[in-house]
Amino acid sequence: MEEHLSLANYLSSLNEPQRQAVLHQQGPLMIIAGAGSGKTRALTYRIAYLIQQGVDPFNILALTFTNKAAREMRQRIEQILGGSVQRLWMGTFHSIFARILRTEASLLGYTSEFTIYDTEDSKSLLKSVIHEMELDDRIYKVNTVFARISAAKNRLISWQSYLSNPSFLKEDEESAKPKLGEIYKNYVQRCFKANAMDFDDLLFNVNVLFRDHPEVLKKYQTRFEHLLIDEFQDTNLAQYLATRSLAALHQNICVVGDDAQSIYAFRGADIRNILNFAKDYPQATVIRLEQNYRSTKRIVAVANKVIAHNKYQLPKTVWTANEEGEPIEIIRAATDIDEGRLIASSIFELKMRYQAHNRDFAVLYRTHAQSRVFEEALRRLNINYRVYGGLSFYQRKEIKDLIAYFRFTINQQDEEAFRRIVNLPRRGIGESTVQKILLAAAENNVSIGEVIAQPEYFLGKSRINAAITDFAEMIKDFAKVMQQKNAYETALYIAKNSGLLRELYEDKTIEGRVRYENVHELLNAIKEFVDDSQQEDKSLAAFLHQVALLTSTDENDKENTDVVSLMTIHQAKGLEFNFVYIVGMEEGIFPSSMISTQAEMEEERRLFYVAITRAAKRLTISYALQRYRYGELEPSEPSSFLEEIDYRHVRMGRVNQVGFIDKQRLVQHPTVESDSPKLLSKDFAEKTNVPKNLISPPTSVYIHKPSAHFVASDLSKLKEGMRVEHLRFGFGTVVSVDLKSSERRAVIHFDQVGEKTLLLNFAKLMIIE
DNA sequence: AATTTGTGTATTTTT
DNA sequence: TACACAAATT
Repeated sequence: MEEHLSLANYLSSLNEPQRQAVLHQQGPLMIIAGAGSGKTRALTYRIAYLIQQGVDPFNILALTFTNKAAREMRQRIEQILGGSVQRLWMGTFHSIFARILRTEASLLGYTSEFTIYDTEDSKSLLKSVIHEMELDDRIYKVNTVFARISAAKNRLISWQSYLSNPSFLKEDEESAKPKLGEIYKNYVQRCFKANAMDFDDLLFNVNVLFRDHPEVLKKYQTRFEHLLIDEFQDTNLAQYLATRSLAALHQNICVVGDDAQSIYAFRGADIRNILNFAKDYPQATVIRLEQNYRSTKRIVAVANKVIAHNKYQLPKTVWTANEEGEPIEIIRAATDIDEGRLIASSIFELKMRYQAHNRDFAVLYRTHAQSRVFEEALRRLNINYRVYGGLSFYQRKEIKDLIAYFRFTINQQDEEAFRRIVNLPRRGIGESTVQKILLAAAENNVSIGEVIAQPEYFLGKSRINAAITDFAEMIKDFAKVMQQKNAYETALYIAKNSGLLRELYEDKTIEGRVRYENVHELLNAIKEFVDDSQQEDKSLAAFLHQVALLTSTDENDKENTDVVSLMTIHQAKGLEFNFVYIVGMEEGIFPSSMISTQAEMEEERRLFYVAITRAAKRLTISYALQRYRYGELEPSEPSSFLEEIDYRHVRMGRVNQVGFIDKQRLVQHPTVESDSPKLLSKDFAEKTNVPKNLISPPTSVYIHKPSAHFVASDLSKLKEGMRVEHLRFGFGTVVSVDLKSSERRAVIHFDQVGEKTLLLNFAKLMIIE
């Protein structure tokens, strides 16, 4: 255990502006914190200092954007103060606002047990709404409609004001989607009926609460003497106005941010919030943290030069006293597959040269889809890695299913939960019966729970009523158990008696086993929750409140923590690595081809800035000259951002070139000089007339979806007797392979699964000799 | 009802 | 390409 240091000792480790930020007394304060300038340190010390000065933690509210940031900050404060600060309200905007809304729910017509719909629930409900309105779901695409509604809520535009605003209506008319406003209205009303809020509602409804109930606002205003907001540049209007209301009484609002790292405009973040803070609070103190403690001089210089191309930003000069460091390396690869190989071998080399750990390395890319080639290349070199993102544990189907049982038991108006579980396992209650139940609930203005309790009264006589009654009785039983038992006992009871666990147990396929284990993992998590002495409320509802706002990045780290991190640049924000690789620096990828406006281009550039400034010791940037896109090998060109780099700090790294630089001809007539022709794919060979003998047999098959179906990309590789290892599900021997007519799918018989056949559909298989 | 084949669509970032 | 979903087929 580290020896406990006094706050004074901590303070002496700060530089002058940091100390000013910590010691600032009353009134609004804005801390403009350049990348790597110790912003989190300043913020945590400030909170610790306030508490040490006698401010009750109960009167402090600290808001972050991620659970992880909140958790880490709390830990550091506790470390400094040498004790727990339970009473301190520190959390994400969403979790803190949810807490406030649960307390005040009745004022807005919800119960305090309202459900939080995640994006999947929201989109599913939206889909039902669009269908029921008999609209064409090819015109009203769920994703587009959802994005529109979300944007409206983030800008605090209610459905009422949306429908009464001629310019919105005109805009929708022109984009051939005149019913958008109506959909918005119906969606909101359905959520309300389900006693549910989506993520955006948590922000929106707090504003409604504060606007319509001044006495409630007053209560929180009085309570929160100090308000601190991290990553202020990422706040949207709803977040901004809510916090401004909260701070209006004491005016002790401290915001920390860096306009140069604002990268979330696409989900409503408004950079003007930070640019205009000084205008909103004329008496605000502004402190700049400009000394970077993280990166080498060269990395800082390159980052500064890149961001200087942006027009809209607060003036500041980030500098560092760190060593000069190595030049930034730029690697050009022939294809994306080669790029993966080059990066992996570079990691291998640097590990040796610097005696570094895997965890010192990060590969950063623009989109999740780019991770694949790096995964493979790292696997080939036996370097452990972890891909961040993708489905979080709590988004897996089997987990959501069980949680839906919990949700519906708690909130019997929860339409989406009901839909998930009513026929799972099969009870003979099909889609049409579900529709009737929902309709009856809406028409009679009662909850789903009430309808299924008396099916004959609400739905009339039907042979299905018996099944409905059985289901209703089961839920009633669950509710009773929930009243008496803690979260773990209740969850176990529900898992067993719902039939869910049995169904999964009976599924003997490999994935079925994984699902069964996942459910047990969930039950374990609930057990840990119950056993946690810090946790006062041990009900299942309390557990659900906690997990509703978790994301994939919040998960407990796996046993093996010494891994190379593969993640999007967005996910890397706030992190730091000694060795950073920014990969796929190609026009159309980064900057993305999806952007059109100048403002978006500036945000894209800030994203590049964020990526560069993650690196402490060494930065490598790579791009490929050809890349597989939608199955075709296409020429690719270096990103225009590369032109903005200060080349005095650059060393051109290994160039892996195939044939000519002329891109047109490259695709047609490459001369293979690559030292490992086995990395070329069959497609590539066919397209480019590479002699067949240069292509060694493939060694691996990809499978993407580790669910009900496996897929093999090149099924001809799979032969009888072959031992096959799966990344996640262990291995087995292929007994036989039946190719289907499409030749893209096949049924593979494995020894371990016995007679059961699996449809292979592109998972991660490795063929062992 | 379960399995197989066909089709459409998205390829930007996420609390 | 590659995945989800719908439709067709057993």
